[in-house]
Amino acid sequence: MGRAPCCDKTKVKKGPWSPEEDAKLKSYIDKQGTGGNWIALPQKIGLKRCGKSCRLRWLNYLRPNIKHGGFSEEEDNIICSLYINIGSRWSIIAAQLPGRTDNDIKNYWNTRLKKKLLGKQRKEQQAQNRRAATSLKQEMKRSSTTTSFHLPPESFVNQSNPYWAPELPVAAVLPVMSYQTHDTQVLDDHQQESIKNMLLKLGGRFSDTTNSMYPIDHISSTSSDQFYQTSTIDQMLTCSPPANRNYAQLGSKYNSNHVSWG
DNA sequence: AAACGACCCAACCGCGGTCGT
DNA sequence: AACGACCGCGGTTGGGTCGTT
Repeated sequence: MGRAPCCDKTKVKKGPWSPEEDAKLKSYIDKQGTGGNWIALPQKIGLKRCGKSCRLRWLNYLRPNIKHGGFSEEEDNIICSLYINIGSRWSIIAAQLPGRTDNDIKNYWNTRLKKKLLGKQRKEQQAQNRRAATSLKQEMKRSSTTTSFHLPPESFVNQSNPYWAPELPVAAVLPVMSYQTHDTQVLDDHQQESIKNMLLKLGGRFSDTTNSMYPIDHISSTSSDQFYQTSTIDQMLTCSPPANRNYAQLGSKYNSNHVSWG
C-alpha cells in the first residue's frame, strides 16, 4: 500500500500569503528546518496550506538571501546564454545565479528578457536587411551597365519580402558567450568555473590533474562512460551524457535544437 | 478622473521520477 | 514487485499595478 493522502484539497487555503502565514512558516523553518517533509509541515505549524504551497513560498520568497528584481547585465547574459544552450531548464539556470530562484528567472525571461532580445534581434535584422538591400542594388546597377540584366522591383529587396527576412536565431545577437560552431573561444575563469559547476551538479566529470575543462577523452577509452571534453562551449554542448538520472531526464526533455547528446 | 489594455509576478497545476509501504 | 504519495520542475494563470488614452 502507498502512503496516506498529503492533505484535503478542499480544506487548504489558496491564493496570496498573508504576512502572518509568512511569519509562521519562516520562524518555524528557521528554528526547526523543514524536516525533509513538506507535507507534514503545515499541520505542525497550524497553517491551512498545502505542503507544496509552503515549499514554494519558502523557496521563492522566504528563504534567506533571495534577490528580487534588478537583474544585472551580467545576469542577463548568463540567462540568455544558458537558455540558448540548454533551453528552459530554469532550475539549472538558477543554480548559476546565487540568490535567484527558478521562478524569478522564468518570469523575468518570459516578461522582459525575451522581449529585450527580440527587440535587439529585430534591430539587427533591419540593419542587416538594409545593408543587404543596398549592396544588392549597387551590385545590380553595376551588372546592368555591362549586361541586359534588369533591376528587380523595389519590393524585392524590402523587409516584407520573405526572402530577405528570415528569422535570425536569437543566439546571433547574444552579447557575450555567443560562439561560432568551430571556433576555439577560450572561456574566462569565472565562466569555466560556472559551467563546470553546473555540469558537476549534473554528474559530469573533469580531469583532476588540470582542474579545468580540458579534453580527457583518453581516460574514457577503457570505460563505457563518456567523459567531457569541453575546451569550447560548442564541444561541451555536443558531448554525451553519463549514465546519470538527471542527464537521462535532460536528454529526453531536451529539444534537439538546443543540445545534441551525440 | 475614469476606462482600458499591457505588463508583471506570485502562486497554482500537472507531469515525470523517486521513494516509502 | 506494485502501488500510490512525495518531490521537484516547467508551464500557465489570474489578480494587482502601471501607463496610456
